[in-house]
Amino acid sequence: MLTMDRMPATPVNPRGPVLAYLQVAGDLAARITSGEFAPGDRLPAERDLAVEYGCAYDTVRRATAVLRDRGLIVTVHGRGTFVS
Amino acid sequence: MLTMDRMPATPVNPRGPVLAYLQVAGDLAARITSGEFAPGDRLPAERDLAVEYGCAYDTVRRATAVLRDRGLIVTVHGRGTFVS
DNA sequence: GGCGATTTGTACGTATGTATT
DNA sequence: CAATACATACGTACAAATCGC
Repeated sequence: MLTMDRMPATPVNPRGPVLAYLQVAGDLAARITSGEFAPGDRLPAERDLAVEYGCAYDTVRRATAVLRDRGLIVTVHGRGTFVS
Repeated sequence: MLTMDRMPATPVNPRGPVLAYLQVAGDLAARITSGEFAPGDRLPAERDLAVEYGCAYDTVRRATAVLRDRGLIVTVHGRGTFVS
């Protein structure tokens, strides 16, 4: 049976051909389009995402910047990052 | 006599009300519009700018990102940053 | 309004990778 | 191949905004 379980973040492969922040951006985008994160939902805190993905805060910031530019998410200082 | 001497970069005041990277962006913009850096000119290397301004490399990166967004400069990987 | 907890924002420092000369 | 210069990545610290109590 297909249970819509939380798909754990795929740890970043720092040696892979794809830049780390693009790996994170791609994975987050997939989790959003898959419905794991629905519109209005708040994503985990950026620093928590960094732990999940096994990467630096800076890398998550770059990733979320990409998704913000795409209009996929909205970030509010002091509150969090939300799915558009 | 007014000599068009090189105006040294104003060191960043990290305690000031203006964000450090905006201070750098503003100063660079002023040096460009004043003609110190003319179109086609290459700016000093980002790390040299960091030394000039007494700030971190990251701060210069943020500043140049602002000027790039404004179309004031163009950055080429491995070559440098040029006035548009 | 104050206080603390949470979360994003900025800043610094450093190391390594990649492109150009 | 070496030097130069931008790009990415990691780690850390502190500031600023928000919210609940």
